[in-house]
Amino acid sequence: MLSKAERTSLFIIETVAPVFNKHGYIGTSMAEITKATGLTKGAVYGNFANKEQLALSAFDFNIKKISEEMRSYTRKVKTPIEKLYAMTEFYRGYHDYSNTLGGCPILNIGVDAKNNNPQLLQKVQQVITDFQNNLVFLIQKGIDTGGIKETVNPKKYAYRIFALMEGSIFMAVTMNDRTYLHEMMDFLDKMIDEELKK
Amino acid sequence: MLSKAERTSLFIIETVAPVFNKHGYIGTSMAEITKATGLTKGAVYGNFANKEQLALSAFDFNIKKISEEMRSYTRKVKTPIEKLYAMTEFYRGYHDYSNTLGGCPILNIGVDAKNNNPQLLQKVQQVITDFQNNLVFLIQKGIDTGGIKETVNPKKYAYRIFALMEGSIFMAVTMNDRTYLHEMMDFLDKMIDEELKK
DNA sequence: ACATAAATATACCGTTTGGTATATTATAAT
DNA sequence: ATTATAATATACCAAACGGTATATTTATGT
Repeated sequence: MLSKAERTSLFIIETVAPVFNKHGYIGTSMAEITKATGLTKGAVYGNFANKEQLALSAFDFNIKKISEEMRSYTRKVKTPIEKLYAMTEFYRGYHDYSNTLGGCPILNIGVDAKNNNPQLLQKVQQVITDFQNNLVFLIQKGIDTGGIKETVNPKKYAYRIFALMEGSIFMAVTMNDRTYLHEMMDFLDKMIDEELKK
Repeated sequence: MLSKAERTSLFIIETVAPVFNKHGYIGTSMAEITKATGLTKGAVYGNFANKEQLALSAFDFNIKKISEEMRSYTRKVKTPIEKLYAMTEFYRGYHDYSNTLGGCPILNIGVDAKNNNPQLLQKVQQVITDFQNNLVFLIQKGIDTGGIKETVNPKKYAYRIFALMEGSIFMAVTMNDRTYLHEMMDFLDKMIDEELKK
C-alpha cells in the first residue's frame, strides 16, 4: 500500500503533467501548480525538492503513459511488420489523446528544453534514443525472422519513421487538423508495405 | 533614409529575434532584451507597445529572413521539380543556419504558442498555410507544364513534404545531429525522383 | 486514548516580472 | 544659436516569481 506522501506525490505528478506539457518549464508557475492540485506550497515542496524535479517527474510520467498506451497496441500482434502497423494505428488516434495532454511530450519538452533546460533536454534525448533503438531492434528482428527485406537499413528506417511521426504530430497539433496525422500514417503504411515487407 | 526610431526598432528586432526563438515568449524577459540590445526599457517601450508586439515582430523577422534565404536557392532554377530539389538542398545546410537562430521558428514558436499565445499561434498557422499553398501551387504548375505526373495529388504531397521537413529539423536540432536532416533530404529527393517526376 | 512523527497549511522572504511616468539627452528645423 | 520635438535613460510601481521557516493538522504505532 502506498503511503500518504506517495499518494500525494503521484496525485501531484498526474495533475501537473499536462500543465507542464502545455506551458513548458518556465511557463508553468508554482501558483498554477497549487491551483491545479488544490494543494498548498507546503504540500508540494514537502514532496518535491523544487520545480525542476517536478518537471522532470512530470515528463517521465507522460512518457510512461504514452509508452504503455502504445504497447497496448503493439502487444496485440506478433510479427515485427504487424507491430509497425500497430504503431501507425496508435498514432492515428493520437490526436484526441494529445489534445488532453496538449501535444506530444517529446516534441513539446524537446523544443522547450533545447535552449533552456539541460536536464530536461537530456531526458528527451534519452527517450528518443531508446525509442529509436527499439525500432532498430524491431526492424532487425523482422529481417532475421524473414518478414522484412534483407536490404533494409534498420537505422535509416528507424530515423525516418520517427522523424515522420513527430513531423506529422507537430502539424496536426499546431494546425489543429488530424488530417496530417492520418495521411502521414497512410503514407507510413504504404512505406512499410512497399519498402520493408518482404 | 530611415529615421532614428526606425533604425532602433530594426536593431531591436534583429537582436531579440533569436532570443525569442530560443527562449520562447514567456521565457524571454524584458531584462534579457535590454541586456541583449544594450538599450534601456525607455528605448524599447518607446518603439514597441509591449512585449507581445516585440515577439510578433521578431517572429515575422525570422520568417522573412528564412524565406529570403530559401528563395535565394529556388530562384536559381526554373522548373518546379528543380525548385523542389533546391528546397531540399537549402534544408541540407539548415542545421548551421538554425544553430545561430536556435531552431526553426515555425517549430519553436508553434510549440511555444500553441497553448500559450493565440496571436503568435495565428501567425505560425498563417505562415504554414502560406508555405503549403506555395508548395501546392508549385506542384500543380509542375503537373500543368508536364514535369510532374498527372496522378500526383498536390495537396497530399505538400502536406507530406512539409511534415517531413519539420520532423527532420526537430530531430536534427533536438539531437544536435545533422544526419537526420541529411538523410531525410536524401529521402525526399528520392521521393521527388520516383513519385513526382515524370 | 495518547504520544510521536509525518504531512500539509500559512505567512513570509528577497528577487524578478512587465510596464509606466518623468527626466534627460540627442536630433532636426528655423 | 535657439527652439521644438523626437528618442532614450532613469527611477519607480504593483504583482508575481520560486522558495522557506514555522505553525498546524492528519495519520500511525502503541
